[in-house]
Amino acid sequence: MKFDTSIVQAVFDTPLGPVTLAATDRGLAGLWFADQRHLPAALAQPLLAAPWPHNPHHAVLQQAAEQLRQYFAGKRRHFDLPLDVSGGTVFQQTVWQALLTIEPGHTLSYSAVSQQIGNPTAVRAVGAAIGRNPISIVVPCHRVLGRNGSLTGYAGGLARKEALLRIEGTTTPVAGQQP
Amino acid sequence: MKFDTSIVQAVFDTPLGPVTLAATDRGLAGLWFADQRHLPAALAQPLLAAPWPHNPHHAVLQQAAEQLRQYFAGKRRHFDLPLDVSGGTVFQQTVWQALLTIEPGHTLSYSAVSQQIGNPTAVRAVGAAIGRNPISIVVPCHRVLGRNGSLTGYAGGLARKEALLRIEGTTTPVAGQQP
DNA sequence: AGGGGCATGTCTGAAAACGGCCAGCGCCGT
DNA sequence: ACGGCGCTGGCCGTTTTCAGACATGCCCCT
Repeated sequence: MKFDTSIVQAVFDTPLGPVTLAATDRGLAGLWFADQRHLPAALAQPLLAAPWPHNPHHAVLQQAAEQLRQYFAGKRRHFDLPLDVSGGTVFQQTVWQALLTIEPGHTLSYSAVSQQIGNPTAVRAVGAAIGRNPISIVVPCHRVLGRNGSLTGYAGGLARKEALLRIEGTTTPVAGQQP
Repeated sequence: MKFDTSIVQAVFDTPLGPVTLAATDRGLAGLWFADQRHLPAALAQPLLAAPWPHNPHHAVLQQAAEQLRQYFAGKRRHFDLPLDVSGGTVFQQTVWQALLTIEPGHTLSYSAVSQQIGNPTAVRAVGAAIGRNPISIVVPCHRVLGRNGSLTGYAGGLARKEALLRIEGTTTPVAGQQP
């Protein structure tokens, strides 16, 4: 007997293809490419084309869209939005929080993230959790590379991952992690 | 990413023991005995004692309570309430809908219900579905007996099932089904 | 160098078990 | 003969369980 509260969605065009944005009353809750893997099921559910105007979450979606526009234009590096990551398990939320600390232009390895969350042996689980990141781009899961600098994987496709890194001016996508 | 909308609950005393009522903004969603089996998990969750007064669903709960009072006093046979059976599977909802067509004082067999929903061989599945009825009494799952008139089962206990039938003046609890 | 094993949390798909049943038989006592 | 009783087997949606698969990387071994 679960009911989705009002989840408002909208599609936004980017140079990397159209993305769907979803917001709850607590903030931006989702951002995904139409063809990506692991769509957050509960979010993707109410795809019944919520109308843009006249709804309480209009604000967050519009903010997000505007900031995305600036981001892809190279005029913004940090996002400033209320986020709602209440979905997912505790472990996943911990991982996603850790991703938010990675600055644009920098990258981290999966193992580094594991250590940062205090669970150094759960490297593989971290990878799985990152793959389920519901808010692409804003929660920068694309800034996590393999220990050897390989792109390894991305729900939206490796091409997009590389493109995002390039946009952020990540100089050494093959060796950009700290000691 | 599921959010429970406001589910309001309240406990109400009946001659058969206290029952918990739950309502959403769409209507009465649950009615169960404290010690019954198969409590609707998602409903039982917010048991955090919602205060009676000052809440938007007050109306439905109060209506339900009043009608229950009348029912147990023998002054009411039909319930007139908005119901929210959005929980459960399609099959279950179909079965529950069928139960609403059984008049007080009458009974049906499990196989008769199966036929009524157009799935005559799913007798056993019907039994399982009836057992998960989230709104006891109002959705009259107690009016379904075995083909031979035996009580067979009841989530709240057979004693309560028999008591309910007696209240409704069911004359032949051992042979009250139509041809 | 290069290959194989292992740790870790979550998700997914398949398979099995489980019921608020009922009809068909055989067995028994009238 | 006849009726009641109990066992057996098939029916079907849901729930539970379980075995693998991952957006990795270290260690140990050849």
